[in-house]
Amino acid sequence: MEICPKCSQGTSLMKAGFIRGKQRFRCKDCSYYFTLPTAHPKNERRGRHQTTIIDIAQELGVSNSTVSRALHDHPDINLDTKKAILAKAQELDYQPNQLAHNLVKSRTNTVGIVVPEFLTQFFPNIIVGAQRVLRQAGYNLMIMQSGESYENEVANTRTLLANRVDGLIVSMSHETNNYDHFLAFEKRNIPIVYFNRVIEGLGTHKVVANDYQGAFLAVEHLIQNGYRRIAHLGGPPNLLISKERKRGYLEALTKYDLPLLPELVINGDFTSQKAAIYARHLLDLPEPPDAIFAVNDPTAIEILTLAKAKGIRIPEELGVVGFSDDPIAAHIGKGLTTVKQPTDQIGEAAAVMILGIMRGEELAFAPETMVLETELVVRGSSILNVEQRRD
Amino acid sequence: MEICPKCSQGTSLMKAGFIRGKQRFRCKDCSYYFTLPTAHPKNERRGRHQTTIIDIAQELGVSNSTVSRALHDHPDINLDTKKAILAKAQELDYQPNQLAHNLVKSRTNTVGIVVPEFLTQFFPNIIVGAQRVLRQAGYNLMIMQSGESYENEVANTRTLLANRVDGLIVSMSHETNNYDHFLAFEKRNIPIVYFNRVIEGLGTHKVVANDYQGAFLAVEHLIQNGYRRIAHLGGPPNLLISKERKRGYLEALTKYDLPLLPELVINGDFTSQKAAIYARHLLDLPEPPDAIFAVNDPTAIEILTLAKAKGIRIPEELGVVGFSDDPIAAHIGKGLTTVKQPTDQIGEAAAVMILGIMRGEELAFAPETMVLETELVVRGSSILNVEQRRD
DNA sequence: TTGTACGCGTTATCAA
DNA sequence: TTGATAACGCGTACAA
Repeated sequence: MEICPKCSQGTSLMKAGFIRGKQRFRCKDCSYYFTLPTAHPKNERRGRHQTTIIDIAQELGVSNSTVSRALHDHPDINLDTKKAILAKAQELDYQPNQLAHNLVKSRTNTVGIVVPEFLTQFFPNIIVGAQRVLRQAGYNLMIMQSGESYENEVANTRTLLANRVDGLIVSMSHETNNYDHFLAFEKRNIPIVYFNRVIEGLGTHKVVANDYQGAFLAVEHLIQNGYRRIAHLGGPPNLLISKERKRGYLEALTKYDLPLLPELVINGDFTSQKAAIYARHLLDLPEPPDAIFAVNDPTAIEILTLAKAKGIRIPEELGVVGFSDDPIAAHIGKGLTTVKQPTDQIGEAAAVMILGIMRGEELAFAPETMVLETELVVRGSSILNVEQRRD
Repeated sequence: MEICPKCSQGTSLMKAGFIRGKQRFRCKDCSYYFTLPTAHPKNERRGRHQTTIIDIAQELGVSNSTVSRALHDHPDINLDTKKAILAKAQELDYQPNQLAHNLVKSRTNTVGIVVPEFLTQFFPNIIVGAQRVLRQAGYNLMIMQSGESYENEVANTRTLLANRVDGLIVSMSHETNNYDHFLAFEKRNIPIVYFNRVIEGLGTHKVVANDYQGAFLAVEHLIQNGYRRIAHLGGPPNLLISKERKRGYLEALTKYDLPLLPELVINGDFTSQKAAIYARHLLDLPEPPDAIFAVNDPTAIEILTLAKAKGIRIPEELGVVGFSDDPIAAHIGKGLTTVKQPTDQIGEAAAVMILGIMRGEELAFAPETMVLETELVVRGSSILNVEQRRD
């Protein structure tokens, strides 16, 4: 017969549901809830119960704290009990429950990354770089992808927040104009590193490529190769990346005393659909440009495709330069001249930066923008005799 | 004066440390540890405390269960208190703690996906497809990437297991020969769907493209265009994908009464480094092949690059067909003939399948392999006059 | 309709 | 060196 472990009476006991597969009781006298300690029936686990440290402890007749210590190389433990515990853990195929761990530690050892798209290799490359650094530092990476949708981006950050990531690395969608979902992190002292698609005045830690310099080099290269009516098919005007690339374009024109022709400058977004429309517009102008500096490679590729369809010869009648050095750039036509960004380094730098903030709080107050250098890769879309190279 | 809440005596109490900033006591009589319930000092939150349902409850003077009910549209709740709670939640910027939620529910509403690489667009495409389906069903996707390394793959699955994903979608690395890390999931009744890179005899739920058919079509196409010494640069022999593609190759040769030449069949892996070596070997044979069917596009591209460097004319002297229709295939040289796989559908199918298993247990016992059809995309690497098409 | 009192699995603190 | 217990934040079966 059952007895209340508190008031030691067996009279006014009532059953009160099941807990973890065991009958729960309630003593009416002292209103105490309890379950009876049962010899653990070995093969009578309900459903999909995963073995816990408690299971190990009960099997061995030690306390769960001892088990916890054994599993974490705590110094204060007898070597033999430790051995026994580890053996039993192996035997029961114990797998630590990260959720419980994270809950009690209020830390997840996870950083989230949100990127706008997966469909060019630019962001996946960055992710790989970031992941390498973070993994080595003992952190996990939760990868989220917004598909260039503001709505998805908000949902992604929400999920990461709910899952209590320790930090966030983000490059925003071209739709994003409201930044509350990022401010939610800052409000909670969860560090954010913005990269690539950053906003002026938002955030303190950023990793970007030198877009200005890359754009300048690209346009200067076009000018030096004889192009004069150079158009720019740009990106969404709210992103710094677009501004900087346009700035490089304008500065290069200025330096070489070329007129700025407003009808040759278009702000688009990053979708190839829009790019095709704007490219057609440019090439159908009464006085079409003799060269186009595109904000990125997919845009440039749309231009090349359209030019081919219209029978415009590249590079004789139209010079084209892109941005990012997508793998396709090396293979399309005679090659697409483009500005190469150090994707690996961007990812690594962002990871290193966020690790720094998460670890040493002093860094958190030092605003920091890391600018990585870009490099012009010259191929056949902008120059006649490009030396044979193996990309 | 303090009183023991268990034996209701205030005599033999002793202080026993601090818990969460509160004095802890111990009653010598009943050896019961306790802290005194203190009125929660409102603005005395420690460190980076996120607001919890308890905070909301205390602000409003209701119980946490009431708050919980309000936040989950539980029917048994007064509409006014619910409104007040939701307003207060908004005011305090409450964000649910998914970790705690998952812990208590023993479910995470998350499925993990492990892919071998990120650097071609094949897997990212699949991920996007899977994510779309899962998101709609209210599930999150944890994306892991092994970089074609067995070690990383094991680490990835370990992390997913520790984080208690509800299901796993996986395409394994080419190094993988031991499957214990997958069996760990099956042992715990966590459903797995294998896709693309699957193993015979491992697992019950799979999504694959019709590799055999695709390979057969590819080689038949080469034969019909006059090629006779057709080589095959294959994949790792343990993967079904490699076997099936080779089988398609062999069957096509057989059907057209072409001899099987063992020196023209090579098993490689999926790295372009190895591909370059084997391609060189094939082209340097005393009697080199007049066509090569490559196990995937990166391999085929290595062949094209090498051929160009050696001055071998494509397709006149060498026909090449790849597999997967990587975006580069449409742009390289005169285009690479390749077998197109329905990447979106693969991702979606895998997601739908795992949702089915997770929801209805009856499905879990019905082994199922979904085979999606492939399609030959003919371009300039295998035929002289390919009709002008806009890819 | 609301409150009480656990338990989920883990770590940390203190006592023994 | 080990054990007992609180707490992490939330969901929920019962009781009220």
